[in-house]
Amino acid sequence: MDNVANPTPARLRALPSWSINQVAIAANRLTDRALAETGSRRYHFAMLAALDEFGPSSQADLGRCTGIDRSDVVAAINAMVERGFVERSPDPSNGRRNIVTITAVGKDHLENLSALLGDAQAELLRALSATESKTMAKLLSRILDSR
Amino acid sequence: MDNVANPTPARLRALPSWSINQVAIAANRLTDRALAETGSRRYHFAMLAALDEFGPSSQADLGRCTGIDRSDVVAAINAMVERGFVERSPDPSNGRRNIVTITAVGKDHLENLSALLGDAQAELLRALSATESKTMAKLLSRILDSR
DNA sequence: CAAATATCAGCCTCACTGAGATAT
DNA sequence: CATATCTCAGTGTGGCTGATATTT
Repeated sequence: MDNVANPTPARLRALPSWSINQVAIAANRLTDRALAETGSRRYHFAMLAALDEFGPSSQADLGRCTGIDRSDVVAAINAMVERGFVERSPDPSNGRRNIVTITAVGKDHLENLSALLGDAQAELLRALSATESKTMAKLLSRILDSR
Repeated sequence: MDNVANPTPARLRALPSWSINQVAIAANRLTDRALAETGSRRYHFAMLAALDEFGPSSQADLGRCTGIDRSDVVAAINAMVERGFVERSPDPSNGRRNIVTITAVGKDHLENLSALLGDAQAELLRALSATESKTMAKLLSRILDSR
C-alpha cells in the first residue's frame, strides 16, 4: 500500500459505531475550538444550561440530567464558582445537599457560549440540508431514548 | 429541582454535537464490552481490517487510513505482534519504513472481532428500522466526507 | 441500618504533541 | 537541506471507580 488517498477500510466505514465516533471526534474538535477563547469547557455549558432551564439544583441532579459523573460535577462547579458563574450554598432543608444557582454573569456567559456553539454546529453539519439535519437529530434522539 | 426523571436540558438536546457525543459514548460502551473477552481494542480491529483489505502497509499509511495517530499505531502494532496477529519487517525498498503484514491467525482473529462488533451494532441501532439505519449511515458519511 | 450526597484521590483510554534517530 | 518514517515520552480530557464523611 502506497497510495496517496489512504481510503478508509470498507469494514470500518460500514461500522456505524466507527462513523459515529469519527463524527464525534470532529464535533469535539469544533466545539473545543469554539469555546477555547472563553476558558470554559463543554461540561460548563451543559451545567449552565441545566441551571438556566431547571433553576437551582443539587449537584447530584445536575450530574444526572447532564450525564456528567458526580466527581466531574464537583470539579466543574468549583471552576465556575471561582469565575462567578454559579453560587454554591448548603441546602437548608437537606444537609447532604449543596444548592447550585446560576448568577447573572453566568447567564450572560451561557448566552455567549450558546452562540459560539451554534456556529460550531453549522460548521459541523455544513454538508447537510436543513431537512437532513433534522432527520439526523431525530434518529440520534431515537437511539438515545432507546437506552 | 428535585424531579425523578432528570430530563436533559433542551439546550443540550438541541445540540447535534452533544447528541452525537452521547451516542458515541453508548457505542463505545457496547463495542468495548463486545471486544472485552478478546483482549483486543477498537484500534486493533481498525488496523487488522486495513491490513486485510489493502495488504501489507507501512505504519504511517495504517495510521492515515484508520485515523489513528502515529504514536498510537506503534503501541497497537507492538501488542498485535506479540500476539502473532501481524508481523513487522523493515521495508527493503525504503529504509525508513516498516512493513506490517497480517498473519493467518490475525485474519481469523479479525473475523472473530468482526462478528462480535456486528452484534454490538445491532444492539446500538435496535431502535431504528433497516431503512433508518441506512439513512443514518449515509448522513454520517456525508459529514465525514465534508472534512 | 440503608440510601443519598458531596468530596477526594486516582485509573484508563483515547486523541494528540514534541522531539530524536534514521533514511530519502 | 527538506521531508518522511518510526519511536519514545509525555499531556490533557473524559468517563469512571472506590473510599470517606455526612445527613436523612
